[in-house]
Amino acid sequence: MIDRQQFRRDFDSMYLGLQRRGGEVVAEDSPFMRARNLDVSQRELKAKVEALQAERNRVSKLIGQKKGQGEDASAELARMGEVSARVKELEAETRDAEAAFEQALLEIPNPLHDSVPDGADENANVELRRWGTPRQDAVPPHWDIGAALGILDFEAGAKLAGSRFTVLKGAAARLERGLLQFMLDMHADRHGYEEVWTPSIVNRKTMTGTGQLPKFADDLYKLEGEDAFLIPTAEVTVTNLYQDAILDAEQLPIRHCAYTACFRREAGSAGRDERGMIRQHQFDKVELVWIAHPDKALEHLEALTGHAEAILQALELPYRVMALCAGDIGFSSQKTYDLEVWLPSQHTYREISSCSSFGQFQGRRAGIRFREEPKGKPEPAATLNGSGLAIGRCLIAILENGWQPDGSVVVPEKLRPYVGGLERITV
RNA sequence: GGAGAGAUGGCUGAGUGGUCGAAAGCGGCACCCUGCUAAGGUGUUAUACGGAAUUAACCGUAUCGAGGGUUCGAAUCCCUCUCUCUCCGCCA
Repeated sequence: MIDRQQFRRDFDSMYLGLQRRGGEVVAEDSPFMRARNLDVSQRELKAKVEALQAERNRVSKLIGQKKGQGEDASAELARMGEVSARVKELEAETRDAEAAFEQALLEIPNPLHDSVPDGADENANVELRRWGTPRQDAVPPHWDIGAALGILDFEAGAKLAGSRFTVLKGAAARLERGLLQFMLDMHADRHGYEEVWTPSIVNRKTMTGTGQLPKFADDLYKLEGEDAFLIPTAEVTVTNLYQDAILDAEQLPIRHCAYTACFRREAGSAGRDERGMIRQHQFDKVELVWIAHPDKALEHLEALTGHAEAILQALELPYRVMALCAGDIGFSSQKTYDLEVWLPSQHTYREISSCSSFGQFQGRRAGIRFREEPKGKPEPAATLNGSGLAIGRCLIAILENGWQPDGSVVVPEKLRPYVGGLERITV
């Protein structure tokens, strides 16, 4: 959520920060522009109702005193009957006005950080660096490799659940498990994250705290008959661990790593990556989450990205780091780096991790606050998160990058202890 | 799923219609006292929103699980929901 004070005092600069995301964000009928009017009417109503409430409180207290002393209070009682009725009306109006304002605020995206490059879509993303040497020979797509080895079963996934589900068998299943173990160990033991394990189902408040709701309900699986949802990423649960908390500055930064299954409806991506297991409705991911001091957020983003990169390097997978441009950055993020791994079959880099700083945007929504001084006023904490990494896509990358002309797949050395010493996957 | 009990400030816990944002204790903070430590004394101690002020730190409103209702007035009464605990059933 945007900063209300800044929204009022500094509307123009916020306008500019949002406009970079695209004209529709600040269009006449956008939540941003609507919020400006709603804020005024909301505050006017509030001033009115509060004055009346003050009156009511004052006289009610007087009535109590008079009655206590056996005096007559019928004049006050008669007058308060009217005031009270008026208060009730106004309270209802104010409630609606506040709710409308809140609702609009919740649909305004995070103003971008100045360092985010301009651009309308992913084509304008800026490559920052590359690591490793991409193989240039012809490599079959992972679905052919997996099918030939008998370890990826797309028919079984479709039979059990539908499209965009895959059943992993033998070495692939083992690799999936080994990978998430490997990643968690690295982040917990080497990078100093505290591991957590969380629910996969959350309530509406939690989903709103990190920004998935109210705007992106279509992307979520909702449980029938309950106001509950399947998480699309561990970001939701791990960040919201600190929902409505007031932390001490010394506690920051808090850093967690977590494995969870992730569930996404992929409502807007029909036809994209239909084959194979690049885009699944259910996938495993290890996530890194920071709760941090706002002044340090951008600095931390570099460290966080480095931790995700360390996994790819350990697995010897060539990748590049992209700075997402203004038009391609997610709703809640102020700045995002994507890690893209080399997929030789497609002869291109594909996203395998997304690392973002959210500034105080989520902290404000979710009530994640901290005190600079022991007695100071609480202020919203910054949050960051990044995939470290998406397991399924990592598995794909290993299959393709480790593929040998004889059909076998060489397992990255550092991963072998996690898959029972397996060095090479063969038929 | 059935039966019962409960949800109050950082914590424990009092409060069944009026002066209650809320006793008391603990903890925290500040100061005092003590040669040091321990003990002791005094004061202070929530959050959000709106307004005023910036050498100031003030005023108003709301908040006692959430939402609604009764009432001039609700932590206190009524309704709905959520969560927690105990017992029974079921279950990995």
